[in-house]
Amino acid sequence: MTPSVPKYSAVADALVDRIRAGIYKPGDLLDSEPELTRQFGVSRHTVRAALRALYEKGLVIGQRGRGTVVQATAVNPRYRHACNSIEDVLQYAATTPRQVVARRRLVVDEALADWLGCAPGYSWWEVHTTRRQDTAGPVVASSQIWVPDAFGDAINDIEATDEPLFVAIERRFGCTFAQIRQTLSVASASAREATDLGVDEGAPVMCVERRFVDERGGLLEVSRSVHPAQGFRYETSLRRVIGT
Amino acid sequence: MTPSVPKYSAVADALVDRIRAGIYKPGDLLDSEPELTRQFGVSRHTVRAALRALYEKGLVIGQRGRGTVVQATAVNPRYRHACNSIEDVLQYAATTPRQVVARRRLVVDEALADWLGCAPGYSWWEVHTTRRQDTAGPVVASSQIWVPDAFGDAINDIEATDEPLFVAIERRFGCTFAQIRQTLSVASASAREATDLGVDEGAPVMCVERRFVDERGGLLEVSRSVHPAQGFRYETSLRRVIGT
DNA sequence: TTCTATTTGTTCGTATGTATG
DNA sequence: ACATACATACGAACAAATAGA
Repeated sequence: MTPSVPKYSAVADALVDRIRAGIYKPGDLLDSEPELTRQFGVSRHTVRAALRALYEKGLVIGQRGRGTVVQATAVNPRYRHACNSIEDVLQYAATTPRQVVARRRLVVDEALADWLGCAPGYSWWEVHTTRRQDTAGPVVASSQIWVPDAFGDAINDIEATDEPLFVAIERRFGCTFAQIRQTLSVASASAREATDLGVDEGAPVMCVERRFVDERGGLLEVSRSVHPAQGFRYETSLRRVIGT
Repeated sequence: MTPSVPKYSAVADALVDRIRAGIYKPGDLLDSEPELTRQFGVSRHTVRAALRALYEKGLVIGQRGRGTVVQATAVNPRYRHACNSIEDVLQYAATTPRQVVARRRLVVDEALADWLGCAPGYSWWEVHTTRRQDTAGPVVASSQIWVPDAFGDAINDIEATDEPLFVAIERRFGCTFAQIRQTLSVASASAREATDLGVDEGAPVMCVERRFVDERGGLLEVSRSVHPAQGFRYETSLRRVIGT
């Protein structure tokens, strides 16, 4: 009966397809909102919701009095790591085979609790994984992941798949991550990380720390991934916020 | 009469103030949308536009059937570089004194044109600047900036101020940057960069490349900034995209 | 230059769907 | 089962900016 995907989302997908197909090219004007209203048989409100979705992807920018301008063609992920939403993290994970190297349970002490941003004294799991560019390729990421004790069962689920741990947690425990706080920095490879990545100990690496937060603001997972300096690029797009 | 700022923007500012003042704390529920409608005397549509602005800043997340949950208090910029919008770049620039080291005009050859993403054969300006943590502090950024020949006059404007070049270009030429495409990577310091930052040549640095694009999709400025690996952190927040 | 038509941005109203407690 | 809350979707009107006659 009621479609599982909202109308505005379907319209947005259709427009993304058109851009990807080259029907609209960067610099072109999209069809006007009244025109799209006719084409898709939806209200202007719905068309605008769809255009906002494209705007948030960095694909278009609206200009009053002129039209909606295509800014970029759809993202074309290569070795780069294009990142504007949680879905982009999923996309990256889906294309890089992962291996679970080790796991252990520990009680969070003061120092770790402070760094994780949780209360000390509780039992958490610490998982060590690596990701390769492809099945036989070089290691492109060495990660440590921490999750509360209760989520330990989800770790079993990811042994055989490449999906991120947080996806397994969502499926098994029915909770939903709504936000990821991310910090990028340059770090020196630890002995273990150096071994994983095949670089010298102390070599520069790109370090990505992520804190996964649910809708209630609760901390549900923390990860620290290091990538070899060579070849790792993190791409993002900023927009002006005045006048959504 | 006609307010220069839209109503939804004023409401959004008021809500950010409340969060910053601690009236709502992380994990708290905001007042409901009908309640906010009464408080501000605007329609629910306007309230929702304001809440969307807060959502896009990563401050709140809506949950149907429950309410709108505060996710974080307003960004508290320190030495870190919190970056979710062009305004955050401005904020960063406003707090770090800048010095113009050198400038020259050159004709873009094939290789540079390919890297910049423009057509070869045209004349561009290349500017070399540094930024310090504070007036007497260490250099925290060494930048090269390229702009088309026509914008050369704007370079004079920034000799005496700390504002980014693109702000001077906007003011003087009346054009507007609508989007910045950003790439972060780990690089090795060149001789000049090493001198600027006070590190060894070849030392690891965080490299931030930015391409400034106007509403029409035209490339108006390219910059490449390197930051010392020690102490540079780039923070951002990812959210789940609804629908899709 | 002035005027007009077009286009996006903002704001109101109303109704229904869906998830939560 | 019920009320509450946010999400989606329809309609309408005016404002502001642009482009072209």
